[in-house]
Amino acid sequence: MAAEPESPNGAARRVTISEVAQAARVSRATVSRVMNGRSSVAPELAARVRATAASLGYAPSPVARSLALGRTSTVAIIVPDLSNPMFQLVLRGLGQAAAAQGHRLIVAESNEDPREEALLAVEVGRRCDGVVLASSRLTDDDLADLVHRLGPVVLVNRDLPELEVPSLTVDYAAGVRDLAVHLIALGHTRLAYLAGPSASAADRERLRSLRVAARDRPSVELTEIRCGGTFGDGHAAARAVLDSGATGVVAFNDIVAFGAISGLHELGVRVPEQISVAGFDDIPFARYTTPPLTTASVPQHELGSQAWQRLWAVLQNLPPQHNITFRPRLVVRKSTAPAPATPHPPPRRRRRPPA
Amino acid sequence: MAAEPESPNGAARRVTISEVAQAARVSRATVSRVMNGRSSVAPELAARVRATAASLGYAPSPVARSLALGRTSTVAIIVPDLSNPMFQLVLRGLGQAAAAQGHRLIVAESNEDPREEALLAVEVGRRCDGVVLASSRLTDDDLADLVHRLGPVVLVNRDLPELEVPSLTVDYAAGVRDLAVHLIALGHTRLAYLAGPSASAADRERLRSLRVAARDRPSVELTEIRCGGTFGDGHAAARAVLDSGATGVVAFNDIVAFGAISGLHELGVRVPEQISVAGFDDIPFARYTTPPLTTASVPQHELGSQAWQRLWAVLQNLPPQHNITFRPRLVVRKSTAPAPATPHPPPRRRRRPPA
DNA sequence: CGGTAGCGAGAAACCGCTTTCTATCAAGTC
DNA sequence: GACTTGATAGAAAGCGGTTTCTCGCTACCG
Repeated sequence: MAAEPESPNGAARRVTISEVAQAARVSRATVSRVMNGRSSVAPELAARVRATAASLGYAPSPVARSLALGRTSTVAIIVPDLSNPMFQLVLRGLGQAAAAQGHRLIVAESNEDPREEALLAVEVGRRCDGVVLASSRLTDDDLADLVHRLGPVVLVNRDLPELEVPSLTVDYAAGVRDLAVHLIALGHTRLAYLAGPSASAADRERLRSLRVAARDRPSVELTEIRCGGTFGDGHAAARAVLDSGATGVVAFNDIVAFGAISGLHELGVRVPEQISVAGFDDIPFARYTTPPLTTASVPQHELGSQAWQRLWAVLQNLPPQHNITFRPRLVVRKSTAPAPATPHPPPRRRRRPPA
Repeated sequence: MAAEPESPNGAARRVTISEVAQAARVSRATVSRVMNGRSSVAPELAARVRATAASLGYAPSPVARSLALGRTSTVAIIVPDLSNPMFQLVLRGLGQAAAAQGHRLIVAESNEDPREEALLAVEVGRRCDGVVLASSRLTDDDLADLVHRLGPVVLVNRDLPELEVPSLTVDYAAGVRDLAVHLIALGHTRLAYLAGPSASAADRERLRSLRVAARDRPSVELTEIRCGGTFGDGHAAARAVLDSGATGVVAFNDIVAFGAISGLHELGVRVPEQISVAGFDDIPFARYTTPPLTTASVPQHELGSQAWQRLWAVLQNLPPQHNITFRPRLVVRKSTAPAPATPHPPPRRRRRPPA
């Protein structure tokens, strides 16, 4: 029935509104009205238009509509690093929520590069109705600047109290404190922090909180280890952890924690018997690894869907919704355990990794 | 300098080409030519136009350009399940390759639903220059049908030999055979396969290959266990694995393998001492878990970047590039080991999970 | 029964950009 | 010096929709 004309090379030639109008012997305006469900068209006329549209296989061009309407039904998310499951989850939460309201999602990756992030945001922002900036690596000033040039924005994992920009944050300070307290309660006094990407605001917040926790407790000693945000970074940091003599490790995030555990394992160290390791985020994997990972759980999917709510509100000119700060939930699993009686292989003379 | 006009509410009013034309006292055509680097504009005029454009903070509207040019500089990828790191990697490979050539990426998730997949593809296809269908869950007929209505497409993890559709496939049969042979060489005679989503063509291919392998070797016995594609599915299948009496398990993919390992662990079974488990895909995690996972490695990132190459070729009307079938590489890690002398807890009388 | 309110549908303007077509002018040719 | 040629740049026609404006018509009202 709906035999739609097709050029021989297989590229389906698109039917335009004019052709439908002509075939149905009405004006383009009328076709448009019918397609958009405007009620001011006589029912039988509307039916006729719908019929011809169907028989021609017509569907309005999203691009043309975007131009005419001034909106694209598309939103974008910009993340520093797509390989982190954490971002994938917020991406997914955002995408699903947006899709439920007929919006498409553009995703762009800044590769941890602030300059690229800003360029990308502006470029992509022009194709979209709004953009979500996840864990922006920009400085506060640059970020404020960017937000000004941007159209509807919502911030995830970041905020800008000066400006009235919707933002969803996580109380990293509290989360990391919970982890530290947990480790200390288990008897660990020598703690190490595997620091994340240097441009990460969240990393600075975690570090600050950890320092405070350590300062308040004279018996605990905190070592900061430059690390990064990837598996490999965590893996490579294993040696440094060992050297530090720490028995309790807080990693920048779950990925780094897994990398560290794997690295420690290769060095012949057992987790959690000799060293306890905690992550951050609670990515889906964390439950299913051996040992399952102790971590501070962040509602990643909800971060995404709430970002959509915020964006949607500003797109609709609804009253801005209040910002939310999520309090991570301490999830104790098996990667942390009581500190060993004698602090594992002494920092200086450690054994070689097993063959 | 570039003081761009801004309405009080913060929404930056967009400068149009007409305003630039007016300010520079030239026609819109000239501005357009300058912005697109057409050489047929006198150098000093071009300079003047560029200067006014810059001072007004002008940038061409991507939407308007898309309409005028008939291309959007955007491609889409449709995946059944974004939570699978496998897809995330091809997504990333595609996105990076596309970005390198100034194209943006729309991602859409079909939630393993064939009907939704088709709808999504058509809808999204109209906003894009091309779409990548990853692991389509459509039947061959429906897929062929869809491809016809679609414009430039490339298939990943799927092919349609009848039609001339660029496609990137993985030799699942060979990969899974390698795994089976590996397990058999380790002395395992009772094998189990944890089957994936029923709509997955790849799953059928793996199963078929496994059956052949088993049929050719009278001593080996293959049990097929309905499972799925997620952590939870694998986790839930642990009991069934135990009941089957199998000592060697091939999982639909790495995720399922991890789920199964975790489930087995909770049932008090040690991997690989009592049961060996192999995955498929070699997601980044696989290297870093404890034990690291034996798996068939698929070049996921390359699948994505090659998909872009193919798409780019058809967008440029270049001669179609040949299709590629990737041969998975067997990666033996620690989750598989020689079969236990006495087949672990006997199938009937098994012990309860530990408290 | 004239005036007007209201509805339905077409004409035309517009969204912002690209590109063909055309006009102008200077340089080159015989 | 008339004619062709080539280079520039403007006018205008799209791209495929939406929406305002307008007009004809019916119905209602006093």
